[in-house]
Amino acid sequence: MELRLLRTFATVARTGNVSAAALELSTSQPAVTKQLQLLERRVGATLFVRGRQGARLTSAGEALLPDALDLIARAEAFERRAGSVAAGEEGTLSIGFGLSGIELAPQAVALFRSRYPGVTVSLDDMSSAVQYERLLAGTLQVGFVRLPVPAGITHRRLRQDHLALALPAGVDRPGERATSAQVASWLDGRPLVRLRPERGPGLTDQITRLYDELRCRPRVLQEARDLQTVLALVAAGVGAAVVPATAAAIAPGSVELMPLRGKAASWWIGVASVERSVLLDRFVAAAVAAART
Amino acid sequence: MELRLLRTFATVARTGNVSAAALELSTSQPAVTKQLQLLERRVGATLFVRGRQGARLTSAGEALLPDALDLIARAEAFERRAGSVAAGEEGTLSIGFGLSGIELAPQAVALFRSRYPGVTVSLDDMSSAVQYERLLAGTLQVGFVRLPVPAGITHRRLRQDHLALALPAGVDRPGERATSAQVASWLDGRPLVRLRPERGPGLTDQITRLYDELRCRPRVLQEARDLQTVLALVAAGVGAAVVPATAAAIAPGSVELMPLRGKAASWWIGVASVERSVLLDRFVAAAVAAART
DNA sequence: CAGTTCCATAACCACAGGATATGGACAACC
DNA sequence: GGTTGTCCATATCCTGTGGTTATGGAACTG
Repeated sequence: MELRLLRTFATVARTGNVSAAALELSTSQPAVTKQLQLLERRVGATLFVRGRQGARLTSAGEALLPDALDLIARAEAFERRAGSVAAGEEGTLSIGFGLSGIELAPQAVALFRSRYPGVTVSLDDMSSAVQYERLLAGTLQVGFVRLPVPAGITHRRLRQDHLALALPAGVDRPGERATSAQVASWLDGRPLVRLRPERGPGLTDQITRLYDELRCRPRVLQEARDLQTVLALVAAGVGAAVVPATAAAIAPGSVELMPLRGKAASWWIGVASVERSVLLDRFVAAAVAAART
Repeated sequence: MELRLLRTFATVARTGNVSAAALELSTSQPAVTKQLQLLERRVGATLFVRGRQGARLTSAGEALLPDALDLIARAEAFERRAGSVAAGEEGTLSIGFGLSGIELAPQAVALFRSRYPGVTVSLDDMSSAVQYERLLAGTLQVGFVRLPVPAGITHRRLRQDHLALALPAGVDRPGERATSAQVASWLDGRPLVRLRPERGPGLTDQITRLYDELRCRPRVLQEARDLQTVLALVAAGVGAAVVPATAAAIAPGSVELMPLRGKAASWWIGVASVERSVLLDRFVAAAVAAART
């Protein structure tokens, strides 16, 4: 049942006149006649009595007209909805973030939601590796990740992050202006709390690369699965830890963060995505704006 | 927004696979691809991420799929409904009847309603002239009328009706086996109650023709607008009346009907219609069946 | 009776949309 | 690492739907 037929059905019913309907539908009168005949064959019943006074609904036509109007209205509603989904005023966006997004993601989401309240946003904490997987599988639209990203994923740089040494307040430490060599010797063999490595390349590799660069080898005293726990252990005096500087956002007050220098100590955080849509572009824009503050 | 596009959208979404959807829709894979591309252009958003693992919904696709499914389901419901309207299992039938149908119409409607309970029947009392008018205008599907019918109206004969003399019980009257001449002389100049003539040719003309045939001229004492009133006046002893024999169905017990003879004294009652539909054919069949009892 | 106003039919034509064949990307498997 | 299979996209061709103009027939109108 093509909607085109129903539209001409409705128009003819309203005008009560094939020619007038043709005019209104900006087509020719024979076209309308043919469409009506086709619809009547499809339906299996005569819908109009044609005569000199125009076209009048039969009882079958009378019975079907309301349903036809309803269907047309719903089709139009669908088109409107499709339009607003395409325009990014409606829809859903599922966003992932890991350690890298721990500070930025909530800010970006808050900004985005204030701009586009019609969009349903779901924000989920997951590792970078899982984000990549789900981005490529299409079950995740956006991720906050450490750059670079694997092939097939596009990204936009947001801000730089640095590794920092997390220490309990009032504990022996390298001086504020300590050289890399001094920091390295301080770290070497020192008992540390570290994040448990995830599947795939992650933050722990980044940290390992820094150790390699500094040529030091701290001793892992304890592992924890999330950054909050690591920081809590640091606060409890279990040991020091090397963490992203953005962790300051969630660090207890008694933990102090001391930036580390070195090539491997700094990297870019970005928003990553695979699909392209207005909604997504807008979220990226919101993330960029949030990163600037 | 053609429903065809939505159907392939739904199928691809369900199978997650363009080729499989093509198979299921019994079309070719490129056709499905083109339809998806067209739909995406119409909607203005990408609905699927295509890859080696098939086609997966984007968030926009996810957002629109339920609406599309709903629209498809409603279109199918419309087709089903159209089918049952065409099959005459559903719909409305508006039926007219005048004096001629006073006995038959209720019987026919009762039979029809018991056969097709899904059909809404409206039964309205109106003169033959009005029935013809409304039949031709399309606002009436069936009428119970005195034959013959005007051009443009088709009919089916149901049963014969006769004029009869309505008299109060126990009153001076022509004998049971009176000749036409005896009846004529009885009628001549006699005070009668008669039905008020309606616009157009009606029962009163039929009666006038009988008087002409019998060469008598009764005196009209009183007119009434409907047959019930005429019979009530007869019962009250106001006078005799010439009425259809079928009026027996609604005559008070104290009124006796005496059949009149003569060419003009008898005529056919039929069902008249203009449109053609299964519903209508079935009603006519029910009327014929009712007339046979 | 000519003119007008309806709708239906006829004949033609353009283009949408389907089919077949092919290409390109990637994964899996010898 | 080549080969093969499995995806989807593209190219080209062609059929059939659905549009157009022109014309016909019927009924009402002046």
